[in-house]
Amino acid sequence: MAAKASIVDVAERAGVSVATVSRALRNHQYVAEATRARVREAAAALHYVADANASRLASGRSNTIGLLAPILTSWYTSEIIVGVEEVLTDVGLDLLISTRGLPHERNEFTLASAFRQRVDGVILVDAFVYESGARELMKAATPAVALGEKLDAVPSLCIDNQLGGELATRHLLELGHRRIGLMGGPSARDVVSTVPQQRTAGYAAALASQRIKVDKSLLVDGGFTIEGGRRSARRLLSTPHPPTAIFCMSDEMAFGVLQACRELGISVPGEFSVIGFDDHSVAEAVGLSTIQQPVRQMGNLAARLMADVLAGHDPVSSYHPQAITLIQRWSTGPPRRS
Amino acid sequence: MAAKASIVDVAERAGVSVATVSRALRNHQYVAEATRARVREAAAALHYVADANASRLASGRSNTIGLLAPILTSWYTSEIIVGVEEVLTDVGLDLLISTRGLPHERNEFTLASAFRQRVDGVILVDAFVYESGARELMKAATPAVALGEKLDAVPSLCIDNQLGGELATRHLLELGHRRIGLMGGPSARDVVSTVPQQRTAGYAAALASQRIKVDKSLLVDGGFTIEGGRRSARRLLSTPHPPTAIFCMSDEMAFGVLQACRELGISVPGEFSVIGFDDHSVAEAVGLSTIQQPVRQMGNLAARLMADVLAGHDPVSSYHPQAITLIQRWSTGPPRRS
DNA sequence: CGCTACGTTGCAAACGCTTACATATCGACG
DNA sequence: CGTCGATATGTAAGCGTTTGCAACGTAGCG
Repeated sequence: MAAKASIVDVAERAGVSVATVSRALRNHQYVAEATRARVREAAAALHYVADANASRLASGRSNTIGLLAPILTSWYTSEIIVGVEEVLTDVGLDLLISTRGLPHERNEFTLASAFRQRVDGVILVDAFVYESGARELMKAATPAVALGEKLDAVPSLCIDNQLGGELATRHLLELGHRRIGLMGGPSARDVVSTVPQQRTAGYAAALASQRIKVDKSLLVDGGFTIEGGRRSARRLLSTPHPPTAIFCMSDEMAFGVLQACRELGISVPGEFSVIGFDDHSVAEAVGLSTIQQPVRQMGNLAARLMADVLAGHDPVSSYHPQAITLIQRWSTGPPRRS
Repeated sequence: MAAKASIVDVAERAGVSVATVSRALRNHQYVAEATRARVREAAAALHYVADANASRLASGRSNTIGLLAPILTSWYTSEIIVGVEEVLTDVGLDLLISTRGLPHERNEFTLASAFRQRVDGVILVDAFVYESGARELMKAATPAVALGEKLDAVPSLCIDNQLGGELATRHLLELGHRRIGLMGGPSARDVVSTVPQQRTAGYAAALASQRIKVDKSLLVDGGFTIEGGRRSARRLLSTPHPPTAIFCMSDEMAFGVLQACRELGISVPGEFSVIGFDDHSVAEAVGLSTIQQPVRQMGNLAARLMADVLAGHDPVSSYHPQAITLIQRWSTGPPRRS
């Protein structure tokens, strides 16, 4: 077996120069078919695989794309990663994941430096925190795609969050609810996002269409976690005049709300309705009504977009709105007639 | 601003040779403190960050560790990735994730080639499929750690699966159940694992302690997915003589079972008890009793182990059993007296 | 005062590949 | 037939680090 074969070995075995080997293996033009075949054969025989680092150094291209996310533990982020990985694997690119570069962890410069020279492109998840970092990337001419939040500087992949808020709230209104809670809050890790604002705007708009005023006491913070949702729900539900339904900006918070209801002995949807956002993989199993957004596909798309850009195709367009759908399950129903 | 500074620029600015810069920045010994300070300063001023590829090529070390998993979409895998990332970020290593190298996708050689020369170590998740691949890695002297399954060839991090099966089953027995189903099956993507076998052994052992014989008709396959669990449960529950409880080898399948029960109008735990395995993040919210295994920590540990090995410390030991705990929630209770 | 030993630096050779440029071959065309 | 264009291959100059080895003080020692 011996040591790993290098390009020189292959060249020798095939009886050509290393340059030809390099070209043949990478499907360059101007290589005779016969030669290419011979090279391939030699490479296979030697179990030759080009050293990624050497080729990166020489070519300046890394064949790796970076993924920056504020937090990894949410279903949303995991799902995106999976989506991205799926297509990256197909096109032969590597994925480098990082949570570094967040402003509150180090200074923003880190964003660029974390990935400096190691990635050909960057996918920014919930990229809001990176607006300035994104500009920086642009200056460095590093292709980037934003996912979840719309950035001015880069092609963005996201949904119409206001519409989402509206759909969910309208669904509750149509069921007859009039006193509807809203659970959102700052994202995990204290990042400031415009997404909650947009969904809130949708919520407000829906209420307005029924001439209902927003009651600030019904707006609570669930921190976008299960436990946060549970806690806030317990508080809200033990209020003197609680809502009859709630719209949670993430399914995870909705799960927490459901848990709280069970703990408090409140039946869902009999006494209280809950609708989430995302269509988490467990949502169906627990019967949670929700606003579905195609997270996995968004990951796919982002990756495909990057791959295209790297392959030299022009960025198709800079804004890619994604479809969302209301999914009604068991957690929402008409309010109890009082 | 301008182009990225190279080590030469730093050397010039600090008035030393590039060799010294390299050494100073990597905290080598034999660099005068004064010099080191000067170099650091120069580097900072120029926003210098060593080119990862160049240094990899020159040093032969990549500062990257690879993670190989059969499937990315399960909660289990995601959680491991998060756990691994957490510590890798701290120690400054990169993570490269891959699902390539599975025997059924390409030949096994791919395992090594996928990561060839690009990673300093590999973490094998549910590594059973890689037994031969693992040997190969060993031969290549690539440090590896197995997670989930015990491999002979490499340090392994796993739980006592038989014990897990026993705990779960015994819990059901103690509640009074006598006719207990078991849901497992091949892992996703048709890989063959010994884990289900071990848990099954535990299940059988627990039953045996009560002189109950294993009824093969109660052993079903849920494919380790929610939907698979749901389908199998529907089938099993509409059987003439269904069990009064079931032990699912993953929480995800248990969620599916819970869903099936809701759909069929079977109350849990009143008419049917369900216990899962993992302690999925949503398990608490839905009140699922389960066997908790510290997945995240296992990820942490695996990463720490790798980091240690790479830093030259000897592999502590080759087998690291992890603690598991029975967590009783709402989904299990005594059988309905008949 | 000459040596040795050690801490500190610089020199220059890899590392394994990519690619601009030069060279060679071969038909076709005027 | 000579020339040109297109195709095919080789030559060699990098790419930005790391690191073995040599060189250079400087201080301690006999």
